[in-house]
Amino acid sequence: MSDTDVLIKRSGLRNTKQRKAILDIIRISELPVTAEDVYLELKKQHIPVNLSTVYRTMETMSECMLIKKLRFLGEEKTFFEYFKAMHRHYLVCLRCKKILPISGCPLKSYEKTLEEKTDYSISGHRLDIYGYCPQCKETDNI
Amino acid sequence: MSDTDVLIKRSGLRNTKQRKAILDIIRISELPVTAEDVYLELKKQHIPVNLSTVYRTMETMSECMLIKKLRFLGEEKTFFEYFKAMHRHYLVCLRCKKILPISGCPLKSYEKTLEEKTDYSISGHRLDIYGYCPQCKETDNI
DNA sequence: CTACATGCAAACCGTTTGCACCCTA
DNA sequence: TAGGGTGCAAACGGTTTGCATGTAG
Repeated sequence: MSDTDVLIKRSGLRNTKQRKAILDIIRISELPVTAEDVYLELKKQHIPVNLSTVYRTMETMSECMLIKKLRFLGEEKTFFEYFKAMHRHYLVCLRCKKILPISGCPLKSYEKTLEEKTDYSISGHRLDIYGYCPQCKETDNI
Repeated sequence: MSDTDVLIKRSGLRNTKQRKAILDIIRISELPVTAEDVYLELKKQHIPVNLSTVYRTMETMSECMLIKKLRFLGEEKTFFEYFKAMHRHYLVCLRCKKILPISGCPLKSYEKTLEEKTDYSISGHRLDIYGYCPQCKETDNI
Protein backbone atom coordinates (compact mmCIF):
# COMPACT_ATOMS: atom_id res chain seq x y z
CA MET A 1 0.00 0.00 0.00
CA SER A 2 1.56 3.25 -1.17
CA ASP A 3 1.66 6.61 0.60
CA THR A 4 -1.02 7.79 -1.75
CA ASP A 5 -3.32 4.92 -0.80
CA VAL A 6 -2.87 5.76 2.87
CA LEU A 7 -3.63 9.43 2.30
CA ILE A 8 -6.83 8.61 0.45
CA LYS A 9 -8.05 6.11 3.00
CA ARG A 10 -7.21 8.34 5.93
CA SER A 11 -9.49 10.98 4.42
CA GLY A 12 -12.37 8.51 4.44
CA LEU A 13 -12.45 8.29 0.66
CA ARG A 14 -12.80 5.13 -1.38
CA ASN A 15 -9.55 4.22 -2.99
CA THR A 16 -10.20 3.92 -6.71
CA LYS A 17 -7.69 3.65 -9.51
CA GLN A 18 -8.62 7.14 -10.71
CA ARG A 19 -8.23 8.80 -7.34
CA LYS A 20 -4.89 7.21 -6.70
CA ALA A 21 -3.64 8.22 -10.14
CA ILE A 22 -4.93 11.79 -9.74
CA LEU A 23 -3.41 12.29 -6.32
CA ASP A 24 -0.14 10.75 -7.48
CA ILE A 25 0.09 13.22 -10.32
CA ILE A 26 -0.60 16.19 -8.07
CA ARG A 27 1.81 14.99 -5.39
CA ILE A 28 4.60 14.34 -7.83
CA SER A 29 4.26 17.66 -9.64
CA GLU A 30 6.42 20.28 -8.03
CA LEU A 31 4.24 23.01 -9.57
CA PRO A 32 0.49 23.69 -9.39
CA VAL A 33 -1.57 21.88 -12.04
CA THR A 34 -5.00 22.39 -13.61
CA ALA A 35 -7.74 19.79 -14.00
CA GLU A 36 -6.90 19.65 -17.66
CA ASP A 37 -3.20 19.06 -16.95
CA VAL A 38 -4.13 16.13 -14.75
CA TYR A 39 -6.61 14.81 -17.30
CA LEU A 40 -4.04 14.90 -20.11
CA GLU A 41 -1.41 13.25 -17.95
CA LEU A 42 -3.87 10.45 -17.12
CA LYS A 43 -4.55 9.96 -20.81
CA LYS A 44 -0.82 9.83 -21.47
CA GLN A 45 -0.52 7.11 -18.84
CA HIS A 46 -3.41 5.29 -20.51
CA ILE A 47 -5.54 5.50 -17.40
CA PRO A 48 -9.17 5.75 -18.51
CA VAL A 49 -10.91 8.68 -16.84
CA ASN A 50 -13.47 11.35 -17.59
CA LEU A 51 -12.77 15.06 -17.24
CA SER A 52 -15.74 15.46 -14.94
CA THR A 53 -14.30 12.82 -12.65
CA VAL A 54 -11.09 14.77 -12.48
CA TYR A 55 -13.00 17.90 -11.50
CA ARG A 56 -15.10 16.03 -8.96
CA THR A 57 -12.12 14.26 -7.48
CA MET A 58 -10.07 17.41 -7.18
CA GLU A 59 -12.98 19.21 -5.56
CA THR A 60 -13.45 16.37 -3.07
CA MET A 61 -9.75 16.22 -2.29
CA SER A 62 -9.56 19.92 -1.72
CA GLU A 63 -12.47 19.66 0.72
CA CYS A 64 -10.56 16.88 2.47
CA MET A 65 -7.50 19.15 2.60
CA LEU A 66 -5.47 16.69 0.58
CA ILE A 67 -4.87 19.34 -2.05
CA LYS A 68 -5.25 23.11 -2.25
CA LYS A 69 -6.95 25.37 -4.79
CA LEU A 70 -5.06 28.29 -6.32
CA ARG A 71 -5.87 31.01 -8.82
CA PHE A 72 -3.44 33.26 -10.62
CA LEU A 73 -4.11 36.64 -12.11
CA GLY A 74 -4.95 36.55 -15.81
CA GLU A 75 -5.40 32.76 -15.75
CA GLU A 76 -8.98 31.65 -16.16
CA LYS A 77 -8.26 28.15 -14.91
CA THR A 78 -8.12 26.91 -11.34
CA PHE A 79 -4.84 25.36 -10.24
CA PHE A 80 -4.32 22.75 -7.54
CA GLU A 81 -1.29 21.75 -5.56
CA TYR A 82 -0.59 19.08 -3.01
CA PHE A 83 -1.45 20.30 0.46
CA LYS A 84 1.76 20.82 2.36
CA ALA A 85 1.62 22.05 5.92
CA MET A 86 4.11 24.75 5.05
CA HIS A 87 2.49 27.32 2.84
CA ARG A 88 4.10 28.74 -0.20
CA HIS A 89 3.91 31.71 -2.50
CA TYR A 90 4.68 31.95 -6.19
CA LEU A 91 6.36 34.41 -8.46
CA VAL A 92 4.61 34.33 -11.84
CA CYS A 93 6.15 35.63 -15.05
CA LEU A 94 3.71 37.93 -16.79
CA ARG A 95 5.10 37.08 -20.21
CA CYS A 96 5.83 33.34 -20.29
CA LYS A 97 3.52 32.41 -17.36
CA LYS A 98 6.28 30.42 -15.68
CA ILE A 99 5.54 29.75 -12.02
CA LEU A 100 8.40 29.97 -9.52
CA PRO A 101 7.91 28.89 -5.91
CA ILE A 102 9.27 31.31 -3.32
CA SER A 103 10.71 30.15 -0.05
CA GLY A 104 9.35 31.73 3.11
CA CYS A 105 6.40 33.99 3.79
CA PRO A 106 6.80 37.66 4.62
CA LEU A 107 3.43 37.98 6.35
CA LYS A 108 3.54 35.98 9.55
CA SER A 109 3.71 38.84 12.02
CA TYR A 110 1.62 41.13 9.85
CA GLU A 111 -1.44 38.95 10.27
CA LYS A 112 -1.31 39.22 14.03
CA THR A 113 -1.10 42.99 13.89
CA LEU A 114 -3.99 43.10 11.49
CA GLU A 115 -6.11 40.84 13.66
CA GLU A 116 -5.72 43.24 16.57
CA LYS A 117 -6.37 46.28 14.43
CA THR A 118 -9.51 44.98 12.71
CA ASP A 119 -11.01 42.59 15.27
CA TYR A 120 -11.31 40.01 12.49
CA SER A 121 -10.28 36.42 12.99
CA ILE A 122 -7.70 35.97 10.23
CA SER A 123 -7.53 32.52 8.70
CA GLY A 124 -4.99 33.10 5.98
CA HIS A 125 -3.98 35.03 2.95
CA ARG A 126 -3.27 34.72 -0.68
CA LEU A 127 -0.12 36.29 -2.02
CA ASP A 128 1.25 35.99 -5.51
CA ILE A 129 4.01 38.09 -6.93
CA TYR A 130 4.17 39.11 -10.58
CA GLY A 131 7.00 40.20 -12.75
CA TYR A 132 9.27 39.17 -15.57
CA CYS A 133 11.69 36.27 -15.36
CA PRO A 134 15.38 36.76 -16.23
CA GLN A 135 14.77 35.55 -19.79
CA CYS A 136 11.63 37.58 -20.44
CA LYS A 137 12.80 40.81 -18.84
CA GLU A 138 15.52 41.08 -21.50
CA THR A 139 13.10 40.99 -24.43
CA ASP A 140 10.75 43.95 -24.92
CA ASN A 141 8.21 43.53 -22.14
CA ILE A 142 4.68 43.93 -23.52
CA MET B 1 -16.46 68.82 -18.50
CA SER B 2 -16.21 66.53 -15.47
CA ASP B 3 -13.16 64.75 -14.08
CA THR B 4 -14.48 61.59 -15.60
CA ASP B 5 -14.70 63.15 -19.06
CA VAL B 6 -11.09 64.29 -18.75
CA LEU B 7 -9.93 60.84 -17.67
CA ILE B 8 -11.62 59.17 -20.62
CA LYS B 9 -10.33 61.64 -23.17
CA ARG B 10 -6.83 61.56 -21.78
CA SER B 11 -6.81 57.82 -22.40
CA GLY B 12 -7.61 58.39 -26.05
CA LEU B 13 -11.07 56.88 -25.74
CA ARG B 14 -14.26 58.25 -27.23
CA ASN B 15 -16.36 59.80 -24.57
CA THR B 16 -19.76 58.16 -24.78
CA LYS B 17 -22.63 58.34 -22.34
CA GLN B 18 -22.08 54.69 -21.39
CA ARG B 19 -18.35 55.04 -20.73
CA LYS B 20 -18.81 58.11 -18.63
CA ALA B 21 -21.54 56.45 -16.59
CA ILE B 22 -19.52 53.24 -16.14
CA LEU B 23 -16.37 55.03 -15.04
CA ASP B 24 -18.40 57.26 -12.72
CA ILE B 25 -19.90 54.24 -11.00
CA ILE B 26 -16.51 52.59 -10.54
CA ARG B 27 -14.88 55.80 -9.33
CA ILE B 28 -17.60 56.57 -6.84
CA SER B 29 -17.75 53.09 -5.38
CA GLU B 30 -15.36 52.73 -2.49
CA LEU B 31 -15.35 48.96 -2.96
CA PRO B 32 -14.53 46.76 -5.96
CA VAL B 33 -17.49 46.05 -8.25
CA THR B 34 -18.35 43.38 -10.82
CA ALA B 35 -19.56 43.93 -14.37
CA GLU B 36 -22.99 42.88 -13.22
CA ASP B 37 -22.97 45.38 -10.33
CA VAL B 38 -22.20 48.14 -12.79
CA TYR B 39 -24.81 46.91 -15.23
CA LEU B 40 -27.53 46.84 -12.57
CA GLU B 41 -26.57 50.28 -11.31
CA LEU B 42 -26.80 51.64 -14.87
CA LYS B 43 -30.26 50.14 -15.21
CA LYS B 44 -31.26 51.69 -11.91
CA GLN B 45 -30.12 55.05 -13.24
CA HIS B 46 -32.13 54.39 -16.41
CA ILE B 47 -29.05 54.56 -18.58
CA PRO B 48 -29.59 52.20 -21.50
CA VAL B 49 -26.65 49.82 -21.90
CA ASN B 50 -25.92 46.24 -22.82
CA LEU B 51 -24.04 43.85 -20.53
CA SER B 52 -21.52 43.14 -23.27
CA THR B 53 -20.78 46.83 -23.54
CA VAL B 54 -20.08 46.91 -19.83
CA TYR B 55 -17.65 44.01 -20.19
CA ARG B 56 -16.01 45.54 -23.24
CA THR B 57 -15.71 48.95 -21.64
CA MET B 58 -14.27 47.60 -18.43
CA GLU B 59 -11.76 45.54 -20.37
CA THR B 60 -10.75 48.58 -22.40
CA MET B 61 -10.48 50.76 -19.34
CA SER B 62 -8.36 48.25 -17.53
CA GLU B 63 -6.01 48.13 -20.52
CA CYS B 64 -5.85 51.92 -20.36
CA MET B 65 -5.03 51.66 -16.64
CA LEU B 66 -8.11 53.65 -15.73
CA ILE B 67 -9.36 50.75 -13.63
CA LYS B 68 -7.85 47.58 -12.21
CA LYS B 69 -8.98 43.95 -12.32
CA LEU B 70 -9.25 41.94 -9.12
CA ARG B 71 -10.20 38.37 -8.28
CA PHE B 72 -11.03 36.99 -4.87
CA LEU B 73 -10.78 33.41 -3.71
CA GLY B 74 -14.04 31.50 -4.00
CA GLU B 75 -15.62 34.25 -6.14
CA GLU B 76 -16.15 33.26 -9.74
CA LYS B 77 -16.67 36.84 -10.86
CA THR B 78 -14.05 39.39 -11.78
CA PHE B 79 -14.06 42.61 -9.75
CA PHE B 80 -12.85 46.02 -10.84
CA GLU B 81 -11.79 49.07 -8.91
CA TYR B 82 -10.74 52.56 -9.86
CA PHE B 83 -7.04 52.69 -10.51
CA LYS B 84 -5.47 54.63 -7.68
CA ALA B 85 -1.75 55.21 -7.68
CA MET B 86 -1.62 53.97 -4.11
CA HIS B 87 -2.30 50.29 -4.08
CA ARG B 88 -4.53 48.59 -1.59
CA HIS B 89 -5.25 45.20 -0.13
CA TYR B 90 -8.49 43.73 1.12
CA LEU B 91 -9.59 41.60 4.00
CA VAL B 92 -12.44 39.37 2.84
CA CYS B 93 -14.88 37.66 5.20
CA LEU B 94 -15.14 34.00 4.28
CA ARG B 95 -18.69 33.78 5.56
CA CYS B 96 -20.55 36.97 4.53
CA LYS B 97 -18.10 37.93 1.72
CA LYS B 98 -17.79 41.47 3.04
CA ILE B 99 -14.74 43.27 1.62
CA LEU B 100 -12.73 45.50 3.94
CA PRO B 101 -9.95 47.71 2.56
CA ILE B 102 -6.72 47.60 4.54
CA SER B 103 -4.48 50.61 4.88
CA GLY B 104 -0.85 50.18 4.00
CA CYS B 105 1.08 47.39 2.33
CA PRO B 106 3.44 45.11 4.24
CA LEU B 107 5.46 44.10 1.17
CA LYS B 108 7.37 47.13 -0.02
CA SER B 109 10.83 46.10 1.11
CA TYR B 110 10.17 42.41 0.56
CA GLU B 111 9.86 42.92 -3.18
CA LYS B 112 13.31 44.47 -3.40
CA THR B 113 14.87 41.58 -1.53
CA LEU B 114 13.09 39.12 -3.76
CA GLU B 115 14.19 40.90 -6.90
CA GLU B 116 17.82 40.54 -5.86
CA LYS B 117 17.39 36.93 -4.83
CA THR B 118 15.61 35.76 -7.99
CA ASP B 119 16.91 38.09 -10.69
CA TYR B 120 13.32 38.70 -11.75
CA SER B 121 12.02 42.14 -12.48
CA ILE B 122 9.11 42.41 -10.06
CA SER B 123 6.17 44.46 -11.26
CA GLY B 124 3.76 43.93 -8.40
CA HIS B 125 1.87 41.51 -6.27
CA ARG B 126 -1.56 40.42 -5.34
CA LEU B 127 -2.36 40.04 -1.68
CA ASP B 128 -5.74 39.34 -0.18
CA ILE B 129 -6.33 38.36 3.39
CA TYR B 130 -9.13 36.04 4.42
CA GLY B 131 -10.86 35.52 7.73
CA TYR B 132 -14.07 36.11 9.61
CA CYS B 133 -15.43 39.55 10.41
CA PRO B 134 -16.37 40.49 14.00
CA GLN B 135 -20.02 39.55 13.37
CA CYS B 136 -19.35 36.26 11.60
CA LYS B 137 -16.61 35.02 13.88
CA GLU B 138 -19.12 34.88 16.74
CA THR B 139 -21.51 32.55 14.95
CA ASP B 140 -20.33 29.02 14.21
CA ASN B 141 -17.78 29.47 11.45
CA ILE B 142 -18.39 27.01 8.60
C1' DC C 1 -17.81 60.93 -43.05
C1' DT C 2 -15.31 57.37 -41.00
C1' DA C 3 -13.44 54.90 -37.39
C1' DC C 4 -14.62 53.63 -33.10
C1' DA C 5 -18.71 52.19 -29.89
C1' DT C 6 -22.82 49.76 -29.02
C1' DG C 7 -26.74 46.27 -29.08
C1' DC C 8 -28.08 41.83 -29.86
C1' DA C 9 -27.67 37.08 -30.08
C1' DA C 10 -24.94 33.37 -30.37
C1' DA C 11 -20.68 31.21 -29.15
C1' DC C 12 -17.16 30.05 -25.72
C1' DC C 13 -14.85 27.76 -22.09
C1' DG C 14 -14.04 26.17 -17.65
C1' DT C 15 -16.73 23.83 -14.56
C1' DT C 16 -20.90 21.45 -12.60
C1' DT C 17 -24.77 18.32 -12.51
C1' DG C 18 -28.41 14.51 -13.30
C1' DC C 19 -28.75 10.03 -14.06
C1' DA C 20 -27.71 5.30 -15.06
C1' DC C 21 -24.25 2.07 -14.35
C1' DC C 22 -20.13 0.31 -11.80
C1' DC C 23 -17.24 -1.29 -8.06
C1' DT C 24 -15.04 -0.72 -3.45
C1' DA C 25 -15.44 -1.84 1.25
C1' DT D 1 -24.81 -5.68 -1.50
C1' DA D 2 -25.29 -0.96 -0.40
C1' DG D 3 -23.59 3.41 -0.97
C1' DG D 4 -20.06 5.94 -2.85
C1' DG D 5 -17.61 6.66 -7.50
C1' DT D 6 -17.61 7.15 -12.51
C1' DG D 7 -18.91 8.11 -17.45
C1' DC D 8 -21.60 10.54 -20.44
C1' DA D 9 -24.03 14.26 -22.08
C1' DA D 10 -26.31 18.19 -21.17
C1' DA D 11 -26.56 22.43 -18.50
C1' DC D 12 -24.50 26.46 -16.33
C1' DG D 13 -22.56 31.07 -15.63
C1' DG D 14 -19.43 34.44 -16.50
C1' DT D 15 -17.41 36.38 -20.35
C1' DT D 16 -16.37 37.10 -25.36
C1' DT D 17 -17.32 37.75 -30.20
C1' DG D 18 -19.35 38.63 -35.04
C1' DC D 19 -21.99 41.54 -37.29
C1' DA D 20 -25.11 45.20 -38.31
C1' DT D 21 -26.18 49.74 -36.71
C1' DG D 22 -25.19 54.06 -34.31
C1' DT D 23 -22.52 58.13 -33.09
C1' DA D 24 -18.43 61.02 -31.50
C1' DG D 25 -14.83 63.64 -33.39
